[in-house]
Amino acid sequence: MKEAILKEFNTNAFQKDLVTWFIENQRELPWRENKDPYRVWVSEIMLQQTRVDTVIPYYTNFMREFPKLEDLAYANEEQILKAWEGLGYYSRVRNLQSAVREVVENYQGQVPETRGEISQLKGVGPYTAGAILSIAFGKVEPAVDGNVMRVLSRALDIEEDIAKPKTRKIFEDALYELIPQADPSSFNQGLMELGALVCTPTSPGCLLCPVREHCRAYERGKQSQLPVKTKKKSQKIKKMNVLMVWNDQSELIIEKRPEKGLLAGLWQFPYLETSTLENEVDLVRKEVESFLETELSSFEGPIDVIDHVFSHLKWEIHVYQAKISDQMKLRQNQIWVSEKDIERYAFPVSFQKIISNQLMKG
DNA sequence: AACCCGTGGAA
DNA sequence: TTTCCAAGGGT
Repeated sequence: MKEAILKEFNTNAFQKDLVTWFIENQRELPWRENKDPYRVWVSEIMLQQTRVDTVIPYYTNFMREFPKLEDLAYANEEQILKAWEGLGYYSRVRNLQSAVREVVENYQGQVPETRGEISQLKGVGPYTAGAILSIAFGKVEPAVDGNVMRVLSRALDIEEDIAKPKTRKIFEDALYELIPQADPSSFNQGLMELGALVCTPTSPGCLLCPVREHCRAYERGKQSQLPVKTKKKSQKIKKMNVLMVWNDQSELIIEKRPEKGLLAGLWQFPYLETSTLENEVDLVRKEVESFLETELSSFEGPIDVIDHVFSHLKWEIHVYQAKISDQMKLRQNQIWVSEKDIERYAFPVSFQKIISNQLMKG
């Protein structure tokens, strides 16, 4: 079946044209300064489902804070979450640190160079394994990401649904035949760079494409119909009343989210999930007093309304402000923080917005 | 296999 | 405004 896909495809010319184009047209990016496996690794984790422009400042900061693999291995959790704050998919940085620690312990600090070993590290899947192996070590290994599936679905006219997990293997199998022995790094990066800059999801720039003459979709005028990708289902909505609770010392309550699941380990203000009914301030106040098990000296809101959109979920956040005059007992995951110290903690973007709207007005 | 896990930018 | 999506992996 591999033979069928690549039959009458000019593999050698495709490789040469793509690699030549990449070498001459690649962007200057911070993770391309050298081939340090640790630097390549960090970049590949950050780039998972995340745009280059978004990653660049995070990567620069991360490398300044954790220049070497050991620096990350010995860092604490607050430090790594703060460095990742706002980048999303926070389990990535936990898994990365866990994996880096394993490399320190079991591989003398040297990133393993085989697919079998590197794939066992947390957070390193088939794509990331291939990317690190080819880019950092020059290994002849495929790295199939969304770009690669899009580019190859067009070049080879493959109509399999790229939203389905098993489809990735079709491209991987084809790539073992297609990838050049000479410069697998430039070839893999070239496929991705082409997908990012030319062979884009909508309105691909075929007239500028270095492999246009090899492209079956272009030849057949169907480049805009590929790749085939089914839609995913819509998100659920959760409404919540978020509480900014102040004491007499101008401190407010923040709490740490659970270590697993959504936004794991990040900090937030306490909140109540609400019904779809319209909220009446006095009603909310009673709920809050019951929830906090204390009397409030004042209560107002909503002082802010924010939507937090996830890939699979949406929060509709109403922010209320409360003041207490007596002592109150905190839950185990809660602490009092001053306005000044709050920036030491990592928050989801929605709470960053609340903080910036309410606390940094000056 | 299907679902969970963030965010911000573009169409 | 809504939808889609971007160098995916874990479960």
